[in-house]
Amino acid sequence: MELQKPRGTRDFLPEEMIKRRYIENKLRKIATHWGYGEIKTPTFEHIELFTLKSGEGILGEIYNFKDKGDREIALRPELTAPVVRMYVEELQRSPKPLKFFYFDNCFRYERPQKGRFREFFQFGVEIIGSVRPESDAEVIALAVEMLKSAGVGGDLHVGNLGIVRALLKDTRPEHQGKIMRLVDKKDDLGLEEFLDKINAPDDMRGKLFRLIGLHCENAVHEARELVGDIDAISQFKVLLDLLDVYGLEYQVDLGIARGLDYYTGMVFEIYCEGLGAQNQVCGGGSYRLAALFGGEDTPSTGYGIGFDRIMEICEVNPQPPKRIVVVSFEDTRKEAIIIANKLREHVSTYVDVMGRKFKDQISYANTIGASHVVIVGKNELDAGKVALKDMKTGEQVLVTVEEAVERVKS
RNA sequence: GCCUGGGUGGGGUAGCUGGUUAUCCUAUGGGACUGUGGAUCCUACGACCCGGGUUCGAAUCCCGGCCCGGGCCCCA
Repeated sequence: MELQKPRGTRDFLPEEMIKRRYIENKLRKIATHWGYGEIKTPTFEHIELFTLKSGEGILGEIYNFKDKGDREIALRPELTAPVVRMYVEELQRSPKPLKFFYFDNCFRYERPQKGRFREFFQFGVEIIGSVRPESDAEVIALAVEMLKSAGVGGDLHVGNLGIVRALLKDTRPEHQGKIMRLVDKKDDLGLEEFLDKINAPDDMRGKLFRLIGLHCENAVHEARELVGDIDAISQFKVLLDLLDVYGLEYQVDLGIARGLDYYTGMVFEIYCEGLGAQNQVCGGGSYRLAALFGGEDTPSTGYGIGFDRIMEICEVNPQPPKRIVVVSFEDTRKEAIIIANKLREHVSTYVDVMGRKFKDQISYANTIGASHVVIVGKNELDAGKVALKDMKTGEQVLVTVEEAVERVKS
């Protein structure tokens, strides 16, 4: 094999694209119905956009290069930063809230595995300008609705970073990060060890383990007992009530950390079976990034859906589009093209381009699963008609082109 | 970056304790069948991932690389 696609990239053949577009259109339709407008940002950005957001540490996983003007450019590894950049650059004075969705490819230089590629697709949503739990709840509900439409059911985990952070407020910042990471990984053993190492106070330690162990109904109540009546908890309570209004099933999970500092409060993740190690199909939360990019501080909430992961597990079988084949003879090829063009206004139509004989054209129609064949022969043309053959039943009738269109459309 | 399994025509495979022309199925192009498909037959096309090493001889054994799968790290 002389030429191969680069590692971690994929080709999508027509059969698969039908499936992907089918799901994509469902997601798109829902986002639109919920009042979100589609946006598109550049495939590449200045690399600072991403290092500002995620730290220098991400450089190792980014596709970057210097362009001919000596600018350091990165293929986008995600879409939240570009959306916020776009907002800061041209939309700060727009009426709030701003509600956007996007569907695009992203690039990360990572070791490929199941559900993880170097070029992958994200379908995401951001709502900019609201601090309130209403927007958090809407975004979560929208995520669930999208997954449902794709035939994917998952476990929804909802948390709030403010609660654990309040507990850790007296801990050194660099320790906080480490603790959050261990908590997020649900690595209780590692967490114990680390807390030992930094001599964490017993009181804090006990509360921390109890907090991240809360999953059920009265989690809010118990959390309040543990860390006091702080704002984050009241917010969280309102959010959970709203999720009930949306009729969502969820699990409280105060251990979700989502890695980075700019998440401000609500965080959520949705997990699915059947994806191996990469079982998260959706993740998001509320965050503040605008100020980091030089804009006014603006609250936002959003999420990204791992489109490829959905495709991996969704069970949909969209109907293949109906196809019909116009079959002709040596002396009627030109007429066949004209008739095919009329049919093409209504259905997907094939006409022979291989110089095949009559019989082989019908055979071809059969192998591509055509529902009908329109036969354009001298005899039919003399009568001002064509023969319409139903490939399922084998029945054949003499009709005008217009009648053929009508019959084939149904 | 680390651990682990794998790579034979377009797809699926046999061979892989080294030894003629690399097996079979399928798909594809052409034909037998001259205005009616699915069948059959004929024919064509087409592969040992790449590079080095061992050997008289390598698809087969060894090393390195590339790519794929699974896991770790990471996951914005």
